[in-house]
Amino acid sequence: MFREKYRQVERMLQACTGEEDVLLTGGGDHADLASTVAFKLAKQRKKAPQQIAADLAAEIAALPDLGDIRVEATGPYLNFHFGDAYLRASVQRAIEPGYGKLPRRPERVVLEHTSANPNGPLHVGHIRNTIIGDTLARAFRKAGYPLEVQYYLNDMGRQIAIVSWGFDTLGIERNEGEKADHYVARVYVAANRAMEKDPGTVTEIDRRMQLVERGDAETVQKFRAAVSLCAEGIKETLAQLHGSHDRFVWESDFIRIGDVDRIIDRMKRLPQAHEDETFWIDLSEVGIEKKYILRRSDGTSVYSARDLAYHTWKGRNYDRVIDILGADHKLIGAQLSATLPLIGENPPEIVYFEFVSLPEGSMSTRAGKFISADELIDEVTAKAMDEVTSRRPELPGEERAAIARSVTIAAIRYDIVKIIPEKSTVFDWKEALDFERQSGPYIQYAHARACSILEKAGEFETAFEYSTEHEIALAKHLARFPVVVEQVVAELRPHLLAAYARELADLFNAFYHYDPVLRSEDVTRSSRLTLVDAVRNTLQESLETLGIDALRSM
RNA sequence: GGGCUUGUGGCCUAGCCAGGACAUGGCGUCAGCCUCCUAAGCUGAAUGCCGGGGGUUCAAAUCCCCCCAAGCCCGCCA
Repeated sequence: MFREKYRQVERMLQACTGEEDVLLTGGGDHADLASTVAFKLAKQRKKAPQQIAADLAAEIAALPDLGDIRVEATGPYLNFHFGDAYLRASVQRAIEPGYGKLPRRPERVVLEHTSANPNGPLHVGHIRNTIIGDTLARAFRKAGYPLEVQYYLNDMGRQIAIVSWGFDTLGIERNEGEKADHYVARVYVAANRAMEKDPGTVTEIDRRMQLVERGDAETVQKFRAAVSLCAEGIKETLAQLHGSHDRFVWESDFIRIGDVDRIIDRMKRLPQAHEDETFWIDLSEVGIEKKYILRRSDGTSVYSARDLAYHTWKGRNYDRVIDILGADHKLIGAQLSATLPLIGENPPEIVYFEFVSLPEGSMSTRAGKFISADELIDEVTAKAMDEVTSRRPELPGEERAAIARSVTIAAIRYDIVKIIPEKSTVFDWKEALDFERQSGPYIQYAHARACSILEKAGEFETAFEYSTEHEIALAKHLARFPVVVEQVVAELRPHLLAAYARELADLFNAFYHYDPVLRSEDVTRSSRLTLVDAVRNTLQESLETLGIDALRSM
């Protein structure tokens, strides 16, 4: 609804000014839309911007297709206000099930996220990747795109060689009830310590990596067993976070099916290719001075070569290829993106996110210095359970536990997705355990309140008459939801959705406080109930897109 | 040393790409609101030279240049 009005105002302004760009912005407190085009015209028309704005306002006010839009000049600014018909239509659309779903798109999208090395559990840094990626995935589906979500599973890296060696030589048993990925991490940390004491083991690690590259069945099997075990635990954590993947892509498959060899053969014909003891690409012509090494002197392929094969495959099978990567991948991401076009393949769109560190410094799986996602979930769940128990002591334990689990995921996902990815953050327990404003549970709470009102109201006729400040602000905000979904997928910025949902909850809470629903009468009552239903529906759709449960009661 | 990213009240944070009307919101502090639809809520108050310095513009948190600080990267690791 907002988009239609925006287009209409834009067309009218373009017609009246002859300008292509009419400098439309959100009007903030002043208007629903505003234009500063008068400043731009002041020079060419040699008149004061105030005068131009006044003239334009008069001209537009006389247009026949203005509808319920009101236009006025406030100094040099042209302000547009939307009227009753807009409010009515906005609320009407927002009560439809599935509100915000955009028309079906033909472009097939593949989105890769998380893809953490399977040598230990996901930690609080990895889940920033998961949550940004999964929220984007949900937004793409909401925006009508056919989508596949992938996890690129490294089953042939050095870390995995170390784990497999650890399993074979250290004899570490899995503890009772120990989660698979935590067990793998314990073996990995122990193996690293053992290697530090006896540097001779490095040779054995190198030997295993060569065997895997050659496809030695026994070694491949050992690697895969270790990776599968760890992935089992990682999948459990992902499921708890409401993150999901359609496909796990095994890195070694690109060697096994010959894609890596084919890529390197194609690369050899490039003028930028160099073959001495290693095989590498010279990217200095695009400003990357670093050698992009694809094959080692011992003949084995480097990660970069497998990555090229993987992205070539994705580029051929999908129209948009999106990767979510940590900021530490910026250089190799740039190398990958610069190299693919050289062989006529499409580079991916990459969303980088900066690091999450601990107050005492950066995290390290190898050193065993990290807060695992599982530990975070456990701590937050315990706090959530306390909260639920103190607020709703009458509920059965089972139900309280279910609410606590939902609140936990809401708190964790929202805390992470609300921050722009470019900002590095320091993990803070106090913030993680805060369920007040600007939190996921705060938005869930607004939704539960709306549900509670509707439940008490029973049957009612829909009506759309709005006059109070809070009703109008709410109706106008509802209209923007589809635009936000569109913007999130266009700009790959999921935090916009987090901000939108919080603003909607803020507006609803103010409305809830000032405008009684159940105690009002006649058309006011039914109009407000209709508005509450529209808010309930839009919050539910927003929360779902954020991967958060829209609880009916909490 | 080079590259990328960030720097917004005591703390956290949006706005910056597409420059415009009093810079968004939260935490914390202080003062209020539960005979009234769930107080995970609402209201009010105090707190800002938008890292620093130049420039462009009628107009700069936003664009350009320089500087400072922090994080990350600069492996025949992944």
